[in-house]
Amino acid sequence: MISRPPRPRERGIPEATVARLPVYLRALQSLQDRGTLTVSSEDLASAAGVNSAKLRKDLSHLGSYGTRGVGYEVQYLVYQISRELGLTQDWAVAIVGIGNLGRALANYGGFGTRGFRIAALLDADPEMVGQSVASLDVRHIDNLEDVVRSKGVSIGVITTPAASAQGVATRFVEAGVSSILNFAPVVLNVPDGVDVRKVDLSIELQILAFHAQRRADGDGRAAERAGLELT
Amino acid sequence: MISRPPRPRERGIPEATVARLPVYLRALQSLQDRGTLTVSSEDLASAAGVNSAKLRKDLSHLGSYGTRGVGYEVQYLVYQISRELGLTQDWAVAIVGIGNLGRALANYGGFGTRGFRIAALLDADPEMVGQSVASLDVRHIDNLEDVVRSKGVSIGVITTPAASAQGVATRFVEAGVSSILNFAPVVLNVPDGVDVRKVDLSIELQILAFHAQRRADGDGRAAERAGLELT
DNA sequence: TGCTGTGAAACTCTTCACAGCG
DNA sequence: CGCTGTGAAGAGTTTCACAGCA
Repeated sequence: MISRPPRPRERGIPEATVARLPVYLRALQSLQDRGTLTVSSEDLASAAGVNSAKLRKDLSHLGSYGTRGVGYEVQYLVYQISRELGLTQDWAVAIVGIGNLGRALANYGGFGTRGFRIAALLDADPEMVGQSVASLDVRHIDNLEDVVRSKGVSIGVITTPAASAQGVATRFVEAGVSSILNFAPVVLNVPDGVDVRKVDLSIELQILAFHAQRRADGDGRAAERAGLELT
Repeated sequence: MISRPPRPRERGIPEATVARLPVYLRALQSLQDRGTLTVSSEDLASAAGVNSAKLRKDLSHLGSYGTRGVGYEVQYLVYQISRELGLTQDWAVAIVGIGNLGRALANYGGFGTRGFRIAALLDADPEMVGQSVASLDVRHIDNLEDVVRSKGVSIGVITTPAASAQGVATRFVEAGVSSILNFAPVVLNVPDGVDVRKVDLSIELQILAFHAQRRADGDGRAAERAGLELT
């Protein structure tokens, strides 16, 4: 168990775990900035807003990186998680649709604290083309294929209006991009093997409204029970 | 067990279902716009990007709103889902942090096609205060409590830098807001009974990078297996 | 002794497959 | 006959509780 190199790990980290690794990473980086050297699962879990058993099980999927009786070495764990997430290489990202949201993303400095590089900004509006946003010239969307090839773009971000999103996605896919982050409120159709993640602002609000309404409904009948919810 | 009205349903719709209702709603509204009167679970499911058994089970939590042999009446289902999500009332939303992202949200017209009203924009920067964004005057954050009270804000949106987010959240909570949508990359600490949802752009990118890396790793060893993944 | 790593139990969510209604 | 609604099986996730190493 000693002379092995860092160990790429067996393959097969649960999705739920993958989704939390970035949160742990952020918490660890903040500890690192504060000069903390080691951290227990209890403390790291509370910084990340999860319970400690979950955190330990999550980390156990990466390997045995903790020390019993002590905790985890912050620096080392930052490196292991970064590597696992693929942040030790850097990914070229193209953003299509330079409205307020596209601009917000382009300017979002610490893009996950390294690992990502905005390689191009594209828009369909001639007014927009040529403008400089976050030190990049906005180019016309007709250049999408060129840009993907020449800059080695592997992640496409779509911040266009809903009506244009599917077209852009298709062009990304045909140009060879197989990771897409979609902010447009539509379901994208892509071939197998292409990974689409969706961020939808209005869906999040609707989920909040659902819970808010439920709380309000309960208040009518159970106002004085003041939040006891044992069943 | 028979003479009951349409039935508000027992209470207890699974979280996973709640998260998909907005997607169904959007698909239904788009069918409605096209003048479609009824839709089968198969067709609606494919418009929403899920499988039909899941869709039927999800809808069954709301009640028996379909007709066997026919499908679902679009109009009626739109209404039922809207009601369940609490979109038949309208929710006053305050946005704190009027940078690019805050502006993008403020201008995001069809905020879930009704149900939400942007009631106030707040910022800490004196330069920003007084400017008009999306037909609203940006006010100074010192007015947060006033605004929450006077406009009846029940959902707070945080688009500030990370360092300010916790402070804003605390003020929201103390002012009586118990639903928060957080875009700042920090874990917020709030008392029980307050519902926080997080949208994190860089986390989404990191998850994409993880999968992209995995695909790339596999390619080295299994390029010619061309995507067969039976194990 | 103090903490990690992990079986096993509990729970949640998805998918299958079909009974039964319109 | 076609499609919904749903039991039951299966997969994935969380939590518990503790064995065992530093």
